Amino acid sequence: MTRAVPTSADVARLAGVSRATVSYVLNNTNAVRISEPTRRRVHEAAKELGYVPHAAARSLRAGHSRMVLMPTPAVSVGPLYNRFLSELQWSLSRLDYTVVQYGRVGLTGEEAARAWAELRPVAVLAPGAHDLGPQGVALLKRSGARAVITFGPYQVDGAHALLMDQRSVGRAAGAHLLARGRRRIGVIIPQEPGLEAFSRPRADGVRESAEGTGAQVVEVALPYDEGAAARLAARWRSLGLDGVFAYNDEYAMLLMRALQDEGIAVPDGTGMVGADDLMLGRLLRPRLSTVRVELPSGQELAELVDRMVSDPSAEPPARQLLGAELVERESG
Amino acid sequence: MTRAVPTSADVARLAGVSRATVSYVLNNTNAVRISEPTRRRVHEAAKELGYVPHAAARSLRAGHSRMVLMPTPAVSVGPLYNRFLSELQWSLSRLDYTVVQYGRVGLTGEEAARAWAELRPVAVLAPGAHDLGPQGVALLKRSGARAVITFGPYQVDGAHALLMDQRSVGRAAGAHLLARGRRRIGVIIPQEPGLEAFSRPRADGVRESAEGTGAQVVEVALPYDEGAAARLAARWRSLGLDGVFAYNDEYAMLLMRALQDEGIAVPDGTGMVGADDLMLGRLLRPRLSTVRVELPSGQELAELVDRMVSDPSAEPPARQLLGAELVERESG
DNA sequence: TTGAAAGCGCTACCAC
DNA sequence: GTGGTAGCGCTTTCAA
Repeated sequence: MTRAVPTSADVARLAGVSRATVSYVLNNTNAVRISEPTRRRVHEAAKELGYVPHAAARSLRAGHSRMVLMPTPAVSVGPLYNRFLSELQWSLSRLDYTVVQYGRVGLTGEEAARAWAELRPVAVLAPGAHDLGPQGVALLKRSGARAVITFGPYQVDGAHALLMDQRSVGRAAGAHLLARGRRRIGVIIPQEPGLEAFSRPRADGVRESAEGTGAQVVEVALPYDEGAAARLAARWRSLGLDGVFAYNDEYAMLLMRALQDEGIAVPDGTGMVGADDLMLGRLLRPRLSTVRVELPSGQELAELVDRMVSDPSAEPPARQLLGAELVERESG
Repeated sequence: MTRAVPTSADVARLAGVSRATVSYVLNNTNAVRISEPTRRRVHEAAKELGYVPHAAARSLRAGHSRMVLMPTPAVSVGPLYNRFLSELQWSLSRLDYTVVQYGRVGLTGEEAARAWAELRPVAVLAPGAHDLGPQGVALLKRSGARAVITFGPYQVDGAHALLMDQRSVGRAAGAHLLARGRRRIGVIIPQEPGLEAFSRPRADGVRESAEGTGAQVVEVALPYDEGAAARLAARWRSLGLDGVFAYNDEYAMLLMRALQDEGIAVPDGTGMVGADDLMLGRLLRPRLSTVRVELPSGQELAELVDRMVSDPSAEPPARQLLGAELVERESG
């Protein structure tokens, strides 16, 4: 029952050839010509045994792999990011890389770098939140990673940074509310763990946009929970806010509903802007004004990875890649 | 600059010991006692070189890995599934498995099985949608996978099935609408690719619940798009439906909004039930009745994997693991 | 056109 | 306590 896993030696034996020949045939090595009958015998033997090459052995011998590693996101970051991810994976597959999401959550810094380095990936793509640090990046590179790419608001020494600064999202929202004459602007700060990496810079962006305008920016904590939203709505008037940036469209919906239940009109009482341009924003009444975020295309990123792998010395300059564009609807 | 990747031999050389000793020290092998000074020297050398063990070499030597492989979901399946996933990953990490999501999308059947088998995972967890087939499962097992677990509505020969039959979701929704006196029930079928695996069985479940009641069940296609929803709403009265199961809460929101804009009252004109019990359902007005889906706990599943890995001969019986409970609110 | 054999990095057995 | 060494499965020279 528990037959041993077939190896190329088993295939060779069954086909009556050497292991070298098996390797030549199965990899279509064109440096070597193998006669047609031999090829067929090898293929048949492989099929009969259900032979599957051993990736680890292969890359051990080759001295490198084509594995691109990224950590599994700890929290669900939303449909936008998911689309980006699957586009990226698709593009990388087309370039013959194996994309692998490493699924131990909560690793950071050098600890994370070590765990990933054990797999000897040829490239690592990591959100800045993992906070690899220069040492983590160095560790990965010393372990053979030819490309270490971080996405996030800041540059990490040694890594190629795709600057995706969430502050631009907050700036766009803030600028819009100010232009509509709002003078005292609330910024929703979700209380869910793992979201600070997004919410802090978004809030900072709102503050930046208000600098020198005399307008005030007030942070308002809000857990993603109906009761909390109702309590916030109950004391809303006492906050004296005339505008609010709701972190994203989901929190915006939560808050809008609570305000409306409390009899506070949007946008007349309080102007509201969400972010991420989800479908649900369009379905709200009033329709939600939002900040549309544009991620870089997965294909572009895949090509960048490929270029860096082929020639790691070529360090292209970091670019700001997070587009943030306000979509005005009815809520503010 | 491009120093070679340090190996245990390098560490041995620097510490002035043999490679065997390095291995003993770094793995804390308790069969062998190593003197304290030696241990220190080895650790220091490893640290100085930035040594990271080579997972592939190790598992090649060991003859097995502790990698649990699952495919990356092709479409975002929703926050519920994400929570389940990260709980599962966390639990498996605690049991010292390395969870890896294999990210080439769109592989199915034996093709997928082969690709995964190359990594020689000790366990594979795959949604039934990948449709491994008995041969795929056999291939994986022959390549050393001690546990092959599928989630999905049906059993695959040779694999351990976690039956997660989406029909129960449809049945719960259908039964509820019928109990409320609805006689002609629409079932929304999303047009997004990749969702059929969920939407078909959910629709089947509604039909099952209507069997023998004389009530009618009508499938209604709906792409996730505002315009399409508006067009559907415009011809809604002509469909003569008095109840609708909206596939899930998001489609329910889309449809509810379109119906309301068309002047069709919910639940008076049409009773509506969603599924997945998302926050947004609670925020709708009328509040959305929904089917709460209960996935198995990630921890339980992790323990099942561990048991199967330790003793693959023990085949526990397949169980129905998808709880579906109706949450009645206001929409139907 | 095919085969023999070295060696990738690691661990575990057996000697000393 | 420590070291020598075989061998996991594979590819790739070099020789025949």
